[in-house]
Amino acid sequence: MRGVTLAYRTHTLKEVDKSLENKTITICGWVNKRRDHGNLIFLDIRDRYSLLQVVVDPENKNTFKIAEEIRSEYVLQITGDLRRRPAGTENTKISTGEFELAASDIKILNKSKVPPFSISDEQKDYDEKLGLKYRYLDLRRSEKKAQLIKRHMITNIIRNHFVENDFLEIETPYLTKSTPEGARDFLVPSRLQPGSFYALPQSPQLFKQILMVSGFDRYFQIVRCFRDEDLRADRQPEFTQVDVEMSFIEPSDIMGITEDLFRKLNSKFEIECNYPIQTMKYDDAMNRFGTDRPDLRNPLEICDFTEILKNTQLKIFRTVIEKGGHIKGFILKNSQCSPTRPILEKINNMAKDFGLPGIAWILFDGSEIRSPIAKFLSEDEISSFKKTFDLGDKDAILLAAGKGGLLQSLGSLRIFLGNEFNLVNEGEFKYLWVVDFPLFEYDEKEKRLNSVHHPFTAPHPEDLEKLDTDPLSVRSLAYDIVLNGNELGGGSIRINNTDLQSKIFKLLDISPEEAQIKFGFLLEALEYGAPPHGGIALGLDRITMLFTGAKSLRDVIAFPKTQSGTCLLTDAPSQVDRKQLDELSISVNIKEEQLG
RNA sequence: GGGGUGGUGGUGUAGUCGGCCCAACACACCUGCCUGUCACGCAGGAGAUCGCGAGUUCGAAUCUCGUCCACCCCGCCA
Repeated sequence: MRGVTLAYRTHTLKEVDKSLENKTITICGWVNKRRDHGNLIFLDIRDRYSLLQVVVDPENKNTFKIAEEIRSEYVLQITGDLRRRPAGTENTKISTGEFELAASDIKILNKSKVPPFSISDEQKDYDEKLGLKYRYLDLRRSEKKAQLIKRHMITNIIRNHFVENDFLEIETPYLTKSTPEGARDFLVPSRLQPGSFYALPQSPQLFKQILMVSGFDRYFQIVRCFRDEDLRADRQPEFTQVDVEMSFIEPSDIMGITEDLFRKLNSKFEIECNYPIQTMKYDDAMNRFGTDRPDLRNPLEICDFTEILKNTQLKIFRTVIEKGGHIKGFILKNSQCSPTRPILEKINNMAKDFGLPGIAWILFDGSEIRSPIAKFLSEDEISSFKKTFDLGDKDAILLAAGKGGLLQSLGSLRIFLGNEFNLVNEGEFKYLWVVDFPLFEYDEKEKRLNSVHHPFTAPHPEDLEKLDTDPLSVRSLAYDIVLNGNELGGGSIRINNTDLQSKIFKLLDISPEEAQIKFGFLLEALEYGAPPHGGIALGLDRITMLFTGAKSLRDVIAFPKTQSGTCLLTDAPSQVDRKQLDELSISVNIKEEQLG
C-alpha cells in the first residue's frame, strides 16, 4: 500500500498508535519545541499529521550531544523505540500523547534560522504582512494547515459528487479572448501577434456553453478565474470556481444537484443546516431584507410603516411620502435586543454611515412613549403601531424615510443590528435560493440597460412579451445560492435561440456588429443545434471560508494576494526587462522616476 | 478614486492631550543550572532612537504636513 521509499522514515506520525508500541521506528519532522532539563531533553516533533514527544536520555552520549544543539524548526530524522509514557505524564492534548519516542539516533537533516514568528505557540495575533512574506512558515502553523487540508477535502467531495453524477471534467483555455462585459480583464500580450492580447478568463462561461453544443450534456470544472477589480476580504483577483453546465434541464435540476452537494458537505463536516433549501424571490429578499443575499440567521425584517404614517404631522416624513417614498424600518423586541435610549442614539449615528439621513426611534417605556419625534405622533398612530406589530413594554421601533436606496441602506443597518445585538448564531448554516432576478437593470451613468447576470441569461418564459413593453420588469431564469449572507454561487438557464439572443443584444444596446466581434463564435455555435442548457458557478474559496470559519479568503488560499494585489512572498507583480517588453512590442507609459 | 484602523527590539503589545522614555512588559533569542516536562522552571545577558521624510518646538514615539505598507469598508466587482 505504501509504495514510497522508507529510506528516510518508517512511519509518519499519523501511524503512531498501540500497534507500534515497543517497536523501533524512524520518523522525520520539524522541531516544534525543545524542552531542555539539563540531563533530559524533550523534543516535540511535528510532521504534516501530528506531534510526537521525543525523549533524549544523557546515557546515550552522542545523541544527547546532538540534541543539545537542536533548535526550533530544525529538520530531524529520529530513530528510537516507541514506548508508552510513564503513568501520569500522558498528554491528552495531542493525538500521540500516550506515547513517546526514546531516541537512540538523531540526524539533523537541516538547520533553521530562528523563525520571524512563533510557529508552535498559540500566538494567535501577528502582523499578517509577516505571515504573507514567510508564507511557508505560516502554513506550518496548525490553523492554516488545517484550513488547507479542509479545502482539499471539500474539493475532493465536490469532484466526486459531480463525477458520480455523470459529469465530465473538461478543461478550458486560460489564454482566451477579452470580453469587456462585467469585470475588468487581466490581459496577456501576444508575442506572435504583436499588438494583440489574450485575456485571462473571468469564468469559462462561453466555453461551457459551447461544450453543451458539442453534446457533453454534463460538464464541470474546478477552475481558476481572474477578475481585475479591487480586493475585499472575500474577493481575490484569482479565485477558484466550481463551474457546472447541463443540457436538457430546468432550474430545478441544477438547483437539486447543487443542494445534494451541500448536503454532502454539511454531513461530512457535521454542520446542521436547513434542508430543503428555502427559495425566495428577489423582490421579497429586497423588500424584507434589503439585499439579494440575506443572512437568514438574522431574525430582523424590514417593516413598512408608510400606511400607518400616511397622515403624519412630521413634515420630513410627510414630504417623503408625498413624493412617493416610504417610511420603513425595524421592530426591536425587548426580548431579543433590549433597546435603550443610548443604544438607539448609537444606531441613529451608525445609520448615517449606511446612507440614511437618520433613524427616528420610538421606545415604549411602560405607558410612556420616548422618542425624538414623540410630539408628532398621534394617539391613533401609536395604537396602530402597537396593534400591527404587537408591541409591548421596552420594545422599540426604528424608522427611516426615503425613496431610492432606502432598502439597501436598511439592509446594511440590519447586518449592523444583528451584530450589535448578537442576533446571529454563528454556528448555524442557513442556505437560501434567490430566484426571479430581474433580467436587466438600468445603468444611470450610461443611460442604458445592463444584464443583471450576463447577456446569455434566458428571460422568464412568462415575461417574454414584456421584453418590448417593459423590459425592466422582465424576470430571468437565474438563481443564486446564498449561505449566511454570502453569495456562494449563481447561475441561469441560457438562451439557446439565436433570435432571442439577438433581441437581448438589441435591448442591451449591443449592435449586431459588436456582438459578432465579441461573441460571434458563440452565436454561430448556437445556430448548429444548441440544446436547451444552463448551469451554475460556485465559489470554492468562499465555500471553504464558510466551512472553515475563516474571516478572510486569504486564509483558505495557499498563496494569496494583498489588498493591493501584490504577493509579498514573491514580490509580484514586478518590472520586467526591456528585452521582454520589446519582444512583446510593449512600451510602458509611465515616467522613468516612477519606475524607481 | 474616497473613508477608516494600524505600523514602537525577532514577535505581540504598553506608552501617543510634548519633558518623568537614548522607551516598559510578555514571549522568542543567547549563556549557565536543572532527569519527566509538554505555555517546563530558575539565574543572568544581548537586542528597538518608536514605518519613512520634512516641519513646529528649548525639547517629539507623542503635535503638523507629506509619503509607504498592511487591514476593513464605499465606489468597482457576481
